[in-house]
Amino acid sequence: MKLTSRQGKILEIIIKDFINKAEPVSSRTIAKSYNLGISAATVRNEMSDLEEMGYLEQPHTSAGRTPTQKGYRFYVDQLMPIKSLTQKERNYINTGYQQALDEIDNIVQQTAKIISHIIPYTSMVSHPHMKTNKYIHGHLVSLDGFRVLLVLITELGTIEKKILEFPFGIKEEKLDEISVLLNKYFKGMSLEEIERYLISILDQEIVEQQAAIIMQNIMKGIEENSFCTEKIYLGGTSNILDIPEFKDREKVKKIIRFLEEEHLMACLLDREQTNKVIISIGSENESLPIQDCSLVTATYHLNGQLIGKIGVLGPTRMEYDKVVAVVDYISTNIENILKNILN
Amino acid sequence: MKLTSRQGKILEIIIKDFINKAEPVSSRTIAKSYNLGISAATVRNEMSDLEEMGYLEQPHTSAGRTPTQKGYRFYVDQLMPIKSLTQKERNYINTGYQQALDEIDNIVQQTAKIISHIIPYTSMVSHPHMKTNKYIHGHLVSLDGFRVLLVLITELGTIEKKILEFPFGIKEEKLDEISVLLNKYFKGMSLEEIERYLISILDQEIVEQQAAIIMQNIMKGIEENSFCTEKIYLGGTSNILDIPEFKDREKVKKIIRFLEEEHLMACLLDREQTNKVIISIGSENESLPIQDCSLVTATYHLNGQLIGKIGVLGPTRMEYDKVVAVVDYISTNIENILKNILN
DNA sequence: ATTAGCACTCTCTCTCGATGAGTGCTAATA
DNA sequence: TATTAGCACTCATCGAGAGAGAGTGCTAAT
Repeated sequence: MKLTSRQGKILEIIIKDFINKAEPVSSRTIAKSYNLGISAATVRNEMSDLEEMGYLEQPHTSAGRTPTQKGYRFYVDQLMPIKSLTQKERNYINTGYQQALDEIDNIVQQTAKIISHIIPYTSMVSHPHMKTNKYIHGHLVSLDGFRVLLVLITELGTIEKKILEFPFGIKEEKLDEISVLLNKYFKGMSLEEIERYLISILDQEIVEQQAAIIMQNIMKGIEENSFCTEKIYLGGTSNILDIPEFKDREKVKKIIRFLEEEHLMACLLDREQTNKVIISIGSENESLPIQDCSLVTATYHLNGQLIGKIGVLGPTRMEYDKVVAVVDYISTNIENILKNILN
Repeated sequence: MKLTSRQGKILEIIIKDFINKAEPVSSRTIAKSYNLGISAATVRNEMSDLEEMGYLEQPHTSAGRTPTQKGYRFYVDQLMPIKSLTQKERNYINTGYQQALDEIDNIVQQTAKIISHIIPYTSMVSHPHMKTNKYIHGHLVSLDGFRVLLVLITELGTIEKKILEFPFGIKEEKLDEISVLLNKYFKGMSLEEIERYLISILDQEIVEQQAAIIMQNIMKGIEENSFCTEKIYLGGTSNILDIPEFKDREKVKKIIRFLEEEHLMACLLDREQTNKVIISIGSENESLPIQDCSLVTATYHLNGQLIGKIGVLGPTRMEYDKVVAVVDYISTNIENILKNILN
């Protein structure tokens, strides 16, 4: 069931128009506004066919057509032009980053803000992932003798911490010693490397019982991923309220409630991603509360390693071309900034 | 212009009823439901007086009365009974804390969630404030030679960090030396104490230029308060959507947009507070976007020092008695938890 | 294959009247 | 003098009904 080029053209026009105006598109609009050289009646016939094929639907008999989820999918896969940002938009983004160039947290947070300023949807940006980051300093601090705080500083300037519990008290001097040891061995390693390394040294050099237990605890933390306090920053939550699709309070509530649960979003962003940018439309999303939304996610890397993600959540009637352009540009931007931080 | 006890009674009934039902209260309701032993007509006369005095108003001629802001204020100051939580509510709260007893961030975040589960408003909880916290470990780490990350670990297990910029490169060994010095002098001090102390030692023992400059930089950070990355956790943002007063999308948008700006909320919570709990109603709030909301804030302390705040934001038609009870109970709860952490 | 023309459908908006909740006032009552 | 019953009046709300308008589907002509 392939589309003729004219059908493709019409589908594209309908989708673009609907994305802009949020209102069913009529045959007349198409025939008049975009000069295809055919009459409204012809357009109507084509539209009827497109509906039969499942790309369009009608809210009611005497209304124009709106794209179906299948229609959007086809558009995104086959028809969508590759858009690039205007100079003005680029400038806006670049200026935005000039204010937040020091701390990673600020950069990530600012990214979310910037995104939701240039596109009217909600954005989410995940904090650089620690597993592949290199550690440049670690320290163990006793909180109350039995609970020890492990603090790890990465070369990006981010900090990971974890409380380790011990059945026996540990003196502070002992912890200091182990901290020194920790830094001696682990400096410059990523968690992954530390994990591998730990196994090899556990029995050899660190013979003392307490130290060994601490190390084992750290390893356990690595295994359980409990270090990865993957913080996610949101931007433009209020944008949802401007979207006509979500005029219904219940819908908005469902979405905002979803956005409140950080771990749900973490799952969302955590999906497998073969391309740099992927789009999921409507019920393609697994999470129920956002099944009438579309989600665009992009990855950002450092030294070839995936370290974070950017997500944009909006209605299925989303400006896909623009969102893709923004997300693409911004992820490259973050990559550059992070590279700069590391020189 | 004092109220008779009967007028007070009627005002109280009206406010309580309106808080529950969110609908103008009629004279008949009052005369029938709450047996005051007087007729609706008498109630009407009293209501008319109360309106004249500014405690009540009418949405339109043939509707019941609703409390004015002045009415709420009178209620809160003079009439409101002191409520305590039900056993069930206490249990809910206590259970909630059992899951999050290790890291402060989790405790604070969980607090916000708990609050907005037992009251249908938005809650905000500020992270323990660092200025009065004691530091148990500090470390300087070179990021790129010119930028140095100062990391401070408090006895509560929270971490403060700040990037210091230097016009000259500093070797890592030097930073390690200074770190040792830092801990030697500052261990167990609060930022306030460090500031005072710094001034006294700056010329004496730390004579070396680089160390002196670093110290000056730290001091500058203290002065500018730039350490105080006062994180605020939100709970129950979606609750706003259930409030009939905010049926208007524009109103909701205004409020949610406000909640998105962390620094605005920081200002909100930062207000002077002589009592443990204070209430501001409607236009008593300085921030424009929440002038049709009420805000209840409570402080929590540790060793007599104010270290954080809890806020609840809702409509002026707020269950003040319950909110006050919750906020009061929870702040005491946090205080106990923090005390426990420090033994 | 395309298109003009027309009947038909359905939503949206506006108006109108009925309904009912609630008040304010007046006059009677304790 | 305070209270109350009674009644007229007000105003929001709801539903029905009419009219307008946008858009389609179908048919017949090109």
